Amino acid sequence: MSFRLLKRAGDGSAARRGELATPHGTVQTPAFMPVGTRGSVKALAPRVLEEIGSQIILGNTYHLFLRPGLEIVAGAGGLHEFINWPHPILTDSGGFQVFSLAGLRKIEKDGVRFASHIDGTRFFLGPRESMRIQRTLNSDIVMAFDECTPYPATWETAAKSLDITLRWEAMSRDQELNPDQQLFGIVQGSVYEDLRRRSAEELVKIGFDGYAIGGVSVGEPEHEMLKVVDWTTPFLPEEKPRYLMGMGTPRQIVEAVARGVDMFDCVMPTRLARHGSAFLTAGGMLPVKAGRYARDYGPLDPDCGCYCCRTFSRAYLRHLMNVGEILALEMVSLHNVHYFLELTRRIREAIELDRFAEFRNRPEFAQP
RNA sequence: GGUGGGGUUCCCGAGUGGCUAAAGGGGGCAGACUGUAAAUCUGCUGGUUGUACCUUCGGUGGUUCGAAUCCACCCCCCACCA
Repeated sequence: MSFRLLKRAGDGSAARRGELATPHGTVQTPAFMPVGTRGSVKALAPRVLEEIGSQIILGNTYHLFLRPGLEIVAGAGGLHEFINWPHPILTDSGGFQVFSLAGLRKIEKDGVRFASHIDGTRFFLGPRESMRIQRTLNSDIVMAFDECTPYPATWETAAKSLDITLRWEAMSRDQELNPDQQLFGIVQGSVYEDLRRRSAEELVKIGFDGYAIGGVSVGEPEHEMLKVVDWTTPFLPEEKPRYLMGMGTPRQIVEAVARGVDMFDCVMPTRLARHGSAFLTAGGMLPVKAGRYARDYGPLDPDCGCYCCRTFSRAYLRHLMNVGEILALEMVSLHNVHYFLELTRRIREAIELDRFAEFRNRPEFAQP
């Protein structure tokens, strides 16, 4: 159960093809992982996710711990069984909620004291608790407990945050997991080169099954995000998978692959779909609700082969979106997630065919 | 034919003398969204280039320094009674 590096792009970039074996199947990388925070990729049934080529999805420790609670998931036999997704699952540790729920928590030595965003109930989540929860969920890939450092942060703040995270990650490593669960460490250090390097080197010393780059896509400009990747991947072992957390736009994904990243997750395709924006294969976004599509009987994305684009017109989807029909959310979500999965599939293909440099230069990935 | 209630900006609807270009919804338009407190949130929505002027509250004519708001007549709508 581990990562195999299959091929390097050999075009001067650090792009690579690999595969990550887990108890629930093998993930071809570079891979996009749809986000299913509360045990569901919003609006998409597992069967649909399979049809559009999802290899692995995310779940979230914080959210699943609060609802439905560990006992209920354990009663089903684990998260895979509970949500009926027999393929790989990666669970985030709750570290992102330390960032996103900043107003509802207090950081302490061994973890974080939260007030539930649902009813205010107090509870404690640290590396010990997060590992115990993720062990019960029995996800294939477990994320170490970290603090996603907010942006902007001064060097001093980022350094202090990194110290806490490194301590928590070492503690995470010391916890017992199920035999085939893999544990990924998370590099922090905000936008500071020395901190990122230190973070990567310290994590490698601890030794993880894979390495994530966290603390990105938290409001910083794109060039900062990519610089962080530039500063980090050189210090991560070649033979381990790299996961860029929370990113990104299609262009950002391509650029991160070029810098040696293997795995991605992002809420963007699902959230934007529910808010009425569709990704276009030719580049850019289509505002589904816009009045100019009222009588557009063509497909949502003429270059897309997904069920939504094969079946429905822009005029109909706009109508559904405007009247608030659930089908609109499902169809545009399907399309957007399909787009991201297809993007990573094309990246894998390009690397295999030694055409990644060419692919990367396509106009749809140009700087806007 | 009689009695009562109404006609407000794209729609619904508040407003009964100055602080009203007119509350609040809806709709429309635009924008945001990156390990999901998000099927969410923000802004605009009479006209012209302004904290300025013009047009606007069924119609016409009055009262008043000032009217969507008061008066007269007219036109339409609704309910009930004949």
